[in-house]
Amino acid sequence: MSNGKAPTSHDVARMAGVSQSTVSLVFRGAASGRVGERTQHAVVDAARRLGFRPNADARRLRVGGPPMVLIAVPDIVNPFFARVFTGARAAARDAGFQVVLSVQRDLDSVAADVAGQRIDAVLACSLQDGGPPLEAPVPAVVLDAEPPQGQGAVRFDIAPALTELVDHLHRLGHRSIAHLRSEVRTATFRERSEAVDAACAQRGMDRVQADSALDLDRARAAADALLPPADSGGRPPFTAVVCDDDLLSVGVYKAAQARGLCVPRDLSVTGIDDVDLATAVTPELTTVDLPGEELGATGMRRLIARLAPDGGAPDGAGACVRLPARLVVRGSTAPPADPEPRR
Amino acid sequence: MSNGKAPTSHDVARMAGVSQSTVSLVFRGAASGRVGERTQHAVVDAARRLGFRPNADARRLRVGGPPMVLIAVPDIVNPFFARVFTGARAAARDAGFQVVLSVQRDLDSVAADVAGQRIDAVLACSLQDGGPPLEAPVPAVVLDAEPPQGQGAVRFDIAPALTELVDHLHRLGHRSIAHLRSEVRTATFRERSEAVDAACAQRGMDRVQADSALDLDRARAAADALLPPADSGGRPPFTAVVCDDDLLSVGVYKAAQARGLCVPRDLSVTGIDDVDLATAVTPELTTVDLPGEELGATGMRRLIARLAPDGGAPDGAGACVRLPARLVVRGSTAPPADPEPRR
DNA sequence: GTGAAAGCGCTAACAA
DNA sequence: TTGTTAGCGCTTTCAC
Repeated sequence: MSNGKAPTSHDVARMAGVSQSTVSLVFRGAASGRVGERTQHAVVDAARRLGFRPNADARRLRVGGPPMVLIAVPDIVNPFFARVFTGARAAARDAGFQVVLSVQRDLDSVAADVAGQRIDAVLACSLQDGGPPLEAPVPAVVLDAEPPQGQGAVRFDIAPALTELVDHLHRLGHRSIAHLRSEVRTATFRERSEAVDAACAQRGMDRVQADSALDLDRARAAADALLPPADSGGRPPFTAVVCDDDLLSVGVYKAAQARGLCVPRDLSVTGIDDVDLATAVTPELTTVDLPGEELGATGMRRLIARLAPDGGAPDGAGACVRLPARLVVRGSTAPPADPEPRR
Repeated sequence: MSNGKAPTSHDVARMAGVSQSTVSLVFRGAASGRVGERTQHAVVDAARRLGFRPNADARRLRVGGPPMVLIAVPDIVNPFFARVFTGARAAARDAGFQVVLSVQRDLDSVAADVAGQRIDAVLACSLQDGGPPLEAPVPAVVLDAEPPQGQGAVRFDIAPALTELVDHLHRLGHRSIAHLRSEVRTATFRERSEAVDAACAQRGMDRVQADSALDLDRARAAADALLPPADSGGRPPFTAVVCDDDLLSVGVYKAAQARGLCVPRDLSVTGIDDVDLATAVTPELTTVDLPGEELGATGMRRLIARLAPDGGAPDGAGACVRLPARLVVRGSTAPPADPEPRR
């Protein structure tokens, strides 16, 4: 049927008995008033019969087209990253930029993912660690991560909120807590760890740690290991669990429930993120709101500003902006049932 | 600083004192053994000083590059669509295809979203309704929707699972149920409605309906309207609520809770999707598992088969495949406390 | 109203 | 080891 090659505007022109430039005119919609009715019909008809589709690459080589920015996130099923993407995409669209998404944990895969694509800038969220995103000299902004050498970064100012969180627990009477952490040790999680540690130390609170993957089942398993065995009937050596992520908190809920421990009466639990899950569970989760859309949008706007003819560079383009995180107190925290002041 | 135009390989060649093709050699990595050490350095150096980046459009015009398929979903924050995307992307990658994502509800926006991009095929999920995706003659497969004129479609075979679900409730003793539906009336939701109605009718069960947006707060509001006022202390005229989506079920949980109604003792609740939320809540949700990744992957494979030189077309390319949906019984369904057999 | 011709920036023979 | 040359398919003046 076909000889293997896609039909070009030349083929259409030949078939319609017109010149190639006429075909071009018709297909860009610039034909009205310049190309006769009959001719247009002939062209359209020939194109349909040939199955002609204008070659987008050739067109873009000629006219350019809007700049493209790559958004890289480690996991699009995670609602947090989905929100970051959504915010970033909206900001890009407002500025007339096109967006391409890459879902990869490491930068090499990102590079492979977009091989041969035109990429004018990169917005990378929560990358595994440091390193300039792509070795190519493309302007980049990283989100929720250490700013790599002179590139811009946007992150959350999470320490104050965590301090506030620990303080909230302290005021309720908690003196000994567990910190269920993400096992992936990116910059943001190291920061959370430090903030919790510092706040606990400052208030003379005990603190144990455990790590888990950000996954419901594994969080549940980690919490199981942290709490005393179900049949022992024993109380845990802490009265509250601070979790690095809402998902982890739900794992703690599950494990507590299995032991007949009641949240928040027997155990206070907190999360970080404030995704849908946080208000879906009972009791609703006390958590730290991390505005993902805003993170994405702010990062994208900075990136775009940097791309602009000028104006972006002067004021610290490599600087690091911090977005406020906000403590949201809900029902999962309460005074400990047995306020034995340890130590 | 710059004269406004991006530097080309010619500029680099001139600066390095070599020919343009040498620059090309160096930048495609084909230089080893063909270009001298010194020359390579000169080229790389000049390129860096000029800020040269190879023009991806020109390159692709020349060499082609892998085909691109557009994946369109209405909402990437919704974990279900995120899973569909993930499955589709994996299948595409396996076949060496590149993927571009568009998050839009209607097809015109999708078209605008990818304007000027090279798109060789389209995979559209849960589109608002019918109509061929993009008027351009691009091969397309739709997911979870009515197959538009001779295009392929992949959807769930949801009716049997819903029948089973209603039967499950009937066997528990429920005779009167509420159906909380999605207010968006796409093909899949019409289908769910019909399946529930048919199953109820067949078993002589009463059934009331209410509609809601797929959103936690609005679901809660819809459920509030469905249940008797909180202060009336009255029992609802139904003993179970069948929801079109897990999110809606959580709304019902919340509304029930606010009235002191206990799930499942006072009210059985079911969902559809089986997202994380379903096992996060207490009691865990009886729901119908819709394997999103598989939907995406299957659709993508069909699309790719169609794109192949041949082989795809012969066996019903326009046919509609159905993926099995599976009832998952968990703790949110139980015999009604007060099994007064109405009617 | 339509056609001829000159590129866009790059790759890939082929020559030297 | 390097340079020359001929396009990829399209847009876009500028003639006719």
